[in-house]
Amino acid sequence: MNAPSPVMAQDEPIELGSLGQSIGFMLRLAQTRAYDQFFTEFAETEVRPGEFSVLWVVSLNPGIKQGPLARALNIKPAHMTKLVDRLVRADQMRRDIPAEDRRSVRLTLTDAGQAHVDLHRDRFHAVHRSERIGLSDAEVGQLLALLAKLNFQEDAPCP
Amino acid sequence: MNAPSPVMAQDEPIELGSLGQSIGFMLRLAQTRAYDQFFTEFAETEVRPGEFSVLWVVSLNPGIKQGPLARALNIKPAHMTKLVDRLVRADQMRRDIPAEDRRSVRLTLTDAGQAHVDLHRDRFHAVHRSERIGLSDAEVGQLLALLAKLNFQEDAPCP
DNA sequence: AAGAAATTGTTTACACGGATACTATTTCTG
DNA sequence: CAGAAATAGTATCCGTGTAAACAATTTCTT
Repeated sequence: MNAPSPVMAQDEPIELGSLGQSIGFMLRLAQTRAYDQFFTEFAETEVRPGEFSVLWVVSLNPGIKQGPLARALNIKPAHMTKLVDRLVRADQMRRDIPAEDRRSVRLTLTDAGQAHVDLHRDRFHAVHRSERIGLSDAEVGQLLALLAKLNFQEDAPCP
Repeated sequence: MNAPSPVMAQDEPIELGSLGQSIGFMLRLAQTRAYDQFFTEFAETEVRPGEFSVLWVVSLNPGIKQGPLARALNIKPAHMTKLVDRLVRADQMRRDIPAEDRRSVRLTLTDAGQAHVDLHRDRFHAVHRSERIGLSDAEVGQLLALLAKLNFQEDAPCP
């Protein structure tokens, strides 16, 4: 079986072939949709998803090092440097170079940064809720479990 | 319940708070992982996911118009123009302006373009398979169904 | 202890993709 | 039918994110 799967009401139907069963492709569609929901919710503000998630995680892990933060959020180090630069310039976080290892950088929120997180916490949770629209609680749980299964498996064999 | 959820073996555990239950965040992680798998599989080639999926869909829908193609793949029209430009310059596809509506553009693969798709078909399917590693067939089905449920719901109320 | 190797983060140079405004064509309205 | 509105695609400019090379520091090896 596996009947041909056209897509999208409106327009004449379009054949996607195996692309319609591709997890990667379906993830991309869902993810850009989630981004749109973020921007809708934060429309009046200047807040961007990357920046806010950095502030969020630093708020929960004060003094975290830049490397682990980058890995947790799946942001490349080079980009993390720029994000942190911007947030430091905006007086929302501080870089501290610890004496115990002077290569590394430890991050902490300023009072203004923490206030910013507090100010937008509700909006942030509203985004999370709107991402779930159309799914039952059980389905949300299933989806999160499946995504976690994909995300937290070791796929890099060490040679 | 809902115990604090740290993340990622290696490093000391990092607290993500509600971000760990965010569908958008988990989708982003999963999606970048899928991209990595694509680039691993297509390592020796110059093939990019966006380009290839365009060729793929045009191959299955010869004469498709640029707009519907862009909507099906969730690519913005401005970007689609650039993608198509590049593929036309590489002699992989043709633009035809139909007499019936001279605003629109109909796309077809050249022989070289079709040969390119044929050449990489197996690799493309290998990517789809490797995206599923760690999931049972039943779980793959569940995940695809849940993603489809998210992707194909109308969320734009018409005023 | 001295030099090699690994780790941590930054710099630079560039690719990808989006927003906006514009052009050309078609369709709608009076 | 003439002008207004809608539609299809394109050009320009900009923000985001990456790769590769680099600099600083620490750790490993002899």
